[in-house]
Amino acid sequence: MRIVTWNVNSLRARMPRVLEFLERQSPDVVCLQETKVVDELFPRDEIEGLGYSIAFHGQKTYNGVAILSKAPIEDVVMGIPGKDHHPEARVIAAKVEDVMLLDLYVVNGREVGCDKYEYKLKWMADVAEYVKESFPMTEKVVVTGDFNVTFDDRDVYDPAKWEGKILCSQPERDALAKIMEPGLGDALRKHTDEPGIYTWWDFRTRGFKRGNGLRIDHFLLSPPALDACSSVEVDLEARDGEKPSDHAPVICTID
DNA sequence: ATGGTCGCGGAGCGA
Repeated sequence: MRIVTWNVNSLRARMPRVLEFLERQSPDVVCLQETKVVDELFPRDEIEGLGYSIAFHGQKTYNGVAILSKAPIEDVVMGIPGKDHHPEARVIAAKVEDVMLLDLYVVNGREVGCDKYEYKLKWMADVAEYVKESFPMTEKVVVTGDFNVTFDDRDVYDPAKWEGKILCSQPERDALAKIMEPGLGDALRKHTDEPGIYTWWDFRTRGFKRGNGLRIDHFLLSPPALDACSSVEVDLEARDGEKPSDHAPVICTID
């Protein structure tokens, strides 16, 4: 099973690129973030036309997550159960075949120390509880999405410049570790220790052309899923060209 | 370069 995570930064604006990607890569499952579309306006016809079922959890203007799958999508859960004080559409879970999926659009946090940053840490703590309570590590569990957090210097193009900054601060990294504490592993690092593998490049600084990126989109796998994981790849072609998202899709293969 | 560019929605916010 080839599973993709992709922050598309508006699905409707990204449709030409999304359709191109689906036809070129033909993944089995796609976890989307920042769809920025209410469910009534979700552009489902063209996606279904390529053979995908869809589960979506959208809202107006901001956020929004969705799962596309060639196989039936079962047991869909939207939001963080019991945490209704988080009004944004940032979480959708589902089961596809024998894989339990959790698709996350983690709060960005804007700047270390601001109110949005504090909210990010609280939100991630709630996700950690949800993972611990609802995703048994004896199953094939895939927690993926835009985490808006790097693991370490290898994920950062200029670690000195970014040290302690948003997406790189220790409290954020600790919150990410807490989500993984029940037994999730970073799938990319099963396969390589290389630095410089990035998934997001800032529009404003023309980061992609400069090679100035960060790795903030991850696949966190339970032991059975990690054992079955044969590759993790970033599709740089989808980040290049006309009207790309600021994130590249990441493809994780589970045999 | 303490800026810059996107997307949404139709000004300013979020990223």
